[in-house]
Amino acid sequence: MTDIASLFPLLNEPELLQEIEEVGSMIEFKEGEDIITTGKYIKRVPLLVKGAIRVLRNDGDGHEVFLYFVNRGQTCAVSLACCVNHKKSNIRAVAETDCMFISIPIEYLEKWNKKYQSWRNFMLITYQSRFDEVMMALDSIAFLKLDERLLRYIEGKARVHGENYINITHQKIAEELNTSREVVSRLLKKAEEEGEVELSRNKITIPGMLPI
DNA sequence: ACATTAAGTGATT
DNA sequence: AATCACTTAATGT
Repeated sequence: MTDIASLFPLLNEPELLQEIEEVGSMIEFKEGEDIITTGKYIKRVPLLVKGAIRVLRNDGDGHEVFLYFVNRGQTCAVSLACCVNHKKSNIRAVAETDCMFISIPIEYLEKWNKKYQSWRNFMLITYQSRFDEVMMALDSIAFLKLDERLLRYIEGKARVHGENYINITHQKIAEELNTSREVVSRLLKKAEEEGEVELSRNKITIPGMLPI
């Protein structure tokens, strides 16, 4: 099994790690598969071991707006929140890359909360850092100009793929940012003239970014 | 060579 | 910034 301790350094109690090994099951998703869909009750918490997850929010008009990426060594706070409150999911999570996570049944959350100090701490830190990310996502939608939001999206996507480019169409980006394809094309063209990106069909490269 | 899909662009609101 | 209408470019068959 994967080395949980090194991926989740906050979980440092040997007993807890052993319990995770015992009750958690390793689950894999292929790129593009739905992990959580809107309206479903979430019955497991994902500790992401490999790959990345893309989290989208339904805007009510049937459009889905990109929120943020979850990277390995993280868990998704929104699913945590839904989980502990037994609420239906108001988000959709898609496998951004092939990914693998340890799935923890929800009944252990409370148990471990009482039992393990490091688990409490992990939950706290998770909530804190994810709350910050959601706030940033909100800020970027509410206050950032679209060109900055666009570049941020591309960079974030490139980062979770560990590359300095992404493979996507302008149309898909427009859908994720809830704008039109023409606007994306024009902003990208401008960004290209300023040397911030390089464009080709189905591909956007960020020259100033090193592959990890 | 042709059809299809992606991207670029001017004009209008 | 959104939409429309149209053009041009790239790619698949």
